[in-house]
Amino acid sequence: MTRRKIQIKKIDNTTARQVTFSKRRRGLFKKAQELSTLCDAEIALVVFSATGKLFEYTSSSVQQVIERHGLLSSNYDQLNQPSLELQSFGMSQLESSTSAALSKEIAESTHELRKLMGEELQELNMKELQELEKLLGSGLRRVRDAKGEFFLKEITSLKWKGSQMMQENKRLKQVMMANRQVQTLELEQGQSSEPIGDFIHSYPSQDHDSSDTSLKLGQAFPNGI
Amino acid sequence: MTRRKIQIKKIDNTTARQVTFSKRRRGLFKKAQELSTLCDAEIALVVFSATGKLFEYTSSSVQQVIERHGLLSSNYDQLNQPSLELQSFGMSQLESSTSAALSKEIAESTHELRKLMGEELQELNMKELQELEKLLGSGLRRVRDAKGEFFLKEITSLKWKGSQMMQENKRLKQVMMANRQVQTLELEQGQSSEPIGDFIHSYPSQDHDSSDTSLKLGQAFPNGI
DNA sequence: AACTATTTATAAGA
DNA sequence: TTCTTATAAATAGTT
Repeated sequence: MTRRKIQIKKIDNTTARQVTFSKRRRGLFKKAQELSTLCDAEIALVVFSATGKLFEYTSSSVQQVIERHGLLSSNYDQLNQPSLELQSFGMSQLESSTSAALSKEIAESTHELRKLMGEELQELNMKELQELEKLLGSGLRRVRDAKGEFFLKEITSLKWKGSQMMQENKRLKQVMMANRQVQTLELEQGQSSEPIGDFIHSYPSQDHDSSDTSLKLGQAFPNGI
Repeated sequence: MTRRKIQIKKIDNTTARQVTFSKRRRGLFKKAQELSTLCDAEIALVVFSATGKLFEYTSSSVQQVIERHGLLSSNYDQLNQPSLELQSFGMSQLESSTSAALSKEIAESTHELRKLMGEELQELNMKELQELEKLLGSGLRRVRDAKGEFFLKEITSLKWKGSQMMQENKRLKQVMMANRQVQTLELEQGQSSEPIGDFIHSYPSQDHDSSDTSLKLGQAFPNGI
């Protein structure tokens, strides 16, 4: 970039590379600091040399950042609060309490994750990186699993309710078929009967007591089906 | 630093400050990338604008480290794979592609989270703890939101399917009632008829084509109902 | 570490 | 926001 323009690729010569690292690192940190000052930005810059040496720059205090962005607290609150969608989806008393339990579980997982993060972050060196990664991974997985479990329970419940409806449907059809047999028999005997073809689709939907198509299982199946 | 030399202090004019932020941020990231490439250094750079917007750069080697330890990869895979339960639960073609899109979304969120983690994990000191919390928080929230959205779509789909079944049920019952009226009439006319009481529960469940109670809507409603 | 010829970054203006 | 351009700043090669 000066006596000659250079290609941006790894510098082969070790000495030259180290010199360049030193020069450019200083330049980079200076730029970071200037940007932070000029534009009131929060900057975190960490550089590891090829030999593992650490250089870092952080623009400002932690408290300001946390307060400004109100980070995990809102996250925490959100996890504690079952979503409105789920709350309004006709849950039985039992299911609601299950949700509460799961929310608590998730909150605890989150809390644990935060604790793990806090603990481990105090150590901070290359050797502990893997350990920290592991902890964060399992912490994340826990939160994810709890949340996923929550939804899966919903889905399982819906599947079961659906299967119950399917069975009732099937039974209804059987009854219908049985009746049709009777009527057909009667018809053969000369009795008049309302014709039944593709009975499922030949009858228009006529909902007199419900105008929307959303499923309200809680009221449709007060007994928990 | 050019048409005129400037003082390194907060720029008062908001517009000028934003322009400078934009320009210098790009320059800083470019320098970081060059240093990383030229000198084989690992670099993590995180910049928050005064308005809280996040900009980040992580040298690829950091991500390689993360990947090498297979940390989030399992997480990644799990998120990418719609659960078997969901896959087998009779999704229509349309729903499947929706799932694919959501999986992709989730994968991207996960990738972003991984990048954020990679960056922050290099920092490791008390001052950066809050920054990391913040990043993890938003990363988590993103993954969680995507995952939640995925499940919510499942649930919505199930609700709709359920409502369709409810309606069919209702229609069947109406037909039944109509038939019963006919038969009652016939009965009044002296015709014998199979008695129908609580027809839903008085007929035992007799599934001849399915021995388990799991719901298989795909085959039950091939048309997507 | 210092020097300096050049390249690069960028402040101001359009 | 993007471009232009004059000038400041950074820096590659050299000492």
